[in-house]
Amino acid sequence: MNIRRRHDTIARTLRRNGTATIDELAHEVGASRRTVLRDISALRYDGFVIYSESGPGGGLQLDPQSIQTSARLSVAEVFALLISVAAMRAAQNLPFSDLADAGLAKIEKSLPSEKVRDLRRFLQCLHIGQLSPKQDLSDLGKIDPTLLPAFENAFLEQCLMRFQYRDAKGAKSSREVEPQAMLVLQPLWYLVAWDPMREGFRHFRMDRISAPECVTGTSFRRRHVPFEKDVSPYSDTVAPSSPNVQTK
Amino acid sequence: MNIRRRHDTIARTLRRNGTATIDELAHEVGASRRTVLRDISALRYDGFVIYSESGPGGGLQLDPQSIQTSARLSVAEVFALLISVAAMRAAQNLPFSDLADAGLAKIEKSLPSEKVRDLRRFLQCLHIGQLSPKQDLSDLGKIDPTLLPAFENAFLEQCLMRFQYRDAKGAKSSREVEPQAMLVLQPLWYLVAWDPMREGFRHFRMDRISAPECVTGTSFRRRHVPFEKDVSPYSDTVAPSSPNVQTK
DNA sequence: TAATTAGTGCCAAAATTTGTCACCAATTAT
DNA sequence: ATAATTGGTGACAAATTTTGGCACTAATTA
Repeated sequence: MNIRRRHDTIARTLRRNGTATIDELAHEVGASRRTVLRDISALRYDGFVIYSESGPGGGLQLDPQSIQTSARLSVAEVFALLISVAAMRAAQNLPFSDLADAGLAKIEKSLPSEKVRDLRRFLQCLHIGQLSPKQDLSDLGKIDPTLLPAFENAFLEQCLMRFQYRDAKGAKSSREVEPQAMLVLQPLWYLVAWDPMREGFRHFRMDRISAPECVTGTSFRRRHVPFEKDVSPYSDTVAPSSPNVQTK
Repeated sequence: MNIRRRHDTIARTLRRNGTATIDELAHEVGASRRTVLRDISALRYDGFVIYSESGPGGGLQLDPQSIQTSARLSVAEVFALLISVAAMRAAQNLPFSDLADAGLAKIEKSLPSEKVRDLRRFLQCLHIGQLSPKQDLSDLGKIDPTLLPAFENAFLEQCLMRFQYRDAKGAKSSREVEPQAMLVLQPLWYLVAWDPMREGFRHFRMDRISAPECVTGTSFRRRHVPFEKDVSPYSDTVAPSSPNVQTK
């Protein structure tokens, strides 16, 4: 039996049985007592909390709260989770945010540092505000799932982004813009971009964007987005409390 | 050098340099060409997308989108993330929910099946509704971070839960109740429980609960919570569309 | 055609993991 | 007090896995 499978089997058996002796585990996984002891040591090192008691009636016991996942998430999935929690936190009182934060912090730790930098820069362009009650929500659609990776890439590479846009009147147009920020006016999400053709900022409702793609070989400079910004994506990131409110 | 560290180093070098030949990587990690080739094969098996080109000027290239995390989250952290995304999804139009779902599905996959069962059962007791505009929010406080594990444990073990409660008038009392569900009326979160002393359901605002603990050795039966239930925690779980609306 | 680079199969050498054994510490039952 | 049971450690040889070297193929560029 593989060493990894053995670890998994031992953890599973401990979970199922509640308590088990080393000899029982050794028989279960088909290995020697010594090897199981080494495995237990490795599991403890990996963060599993395993209590032990000597003597007759003793044995090992696994703290069920210490069970850990080992999922491997892609960067885009991590971004999506982060955005969810960040937006939720900003918009309302999210309970258990400490736990969610701890999880996200662990995820962050396991990412390469340059990806963490990207990620924080990306979240800093997330603006959250209040939706005007006059807004028409009748044609609210679903957001293209390829939009996030495309925007992420264009934003970080600082290259232009091209997509098809359907405006409020249903008119379609092809756009090529500089993606600068995301705006959340729940339940609406907007892409805030500088349109070089029209020489001005434009808001694009994300559910009206289709066929997004990055225009390789282009580049643009970051612009100051005319928005109130008071959202800190992480609780451990101290947001500057200075009122940098601006209106264009 | 350790095999894991070698894999990490190779992935990091590929990210940093954009492109690299096998001989370069072999020199970087201090291993032979053959070993690096085996490592590349293992990385590909693990989900890293690595392109290769033969001939002069060729080499290996890593798709940055395929970079993966390897964070190990505790069950409580996964719960917190799930609740965030589920509540967010239910309350409004959450973009990129497909990606967040994919991430959560992966996390779920890596958990033992009995934990997944627990988790789904737990999320099924999450009710989301609309807050009455009359509600006083002036004393909105922070929710005790130990509440989630305590509730989770009490709910799954079906044992009583004891805590201190501070009601709207500031009066404090000690409670011992059967936890049945969670109710979200954003930004307020409620614990819905059957109070055996008072013989009826009671709502406890979570930010007014302190010192929660499970009463071991007790047990209770699950009761039908008098709530409208139309929230599906997962997109891939088909919610029964039958109108099981009930009012006590 | 020559040079360069990815990729595979094979086998012995190197390294790591495993099992055995002796032994210690703690706890329970007699 | 003593025996029995159970967790835990160190040392060393045996078993297993990983690694390196080699020969070779396939693709691409100059």
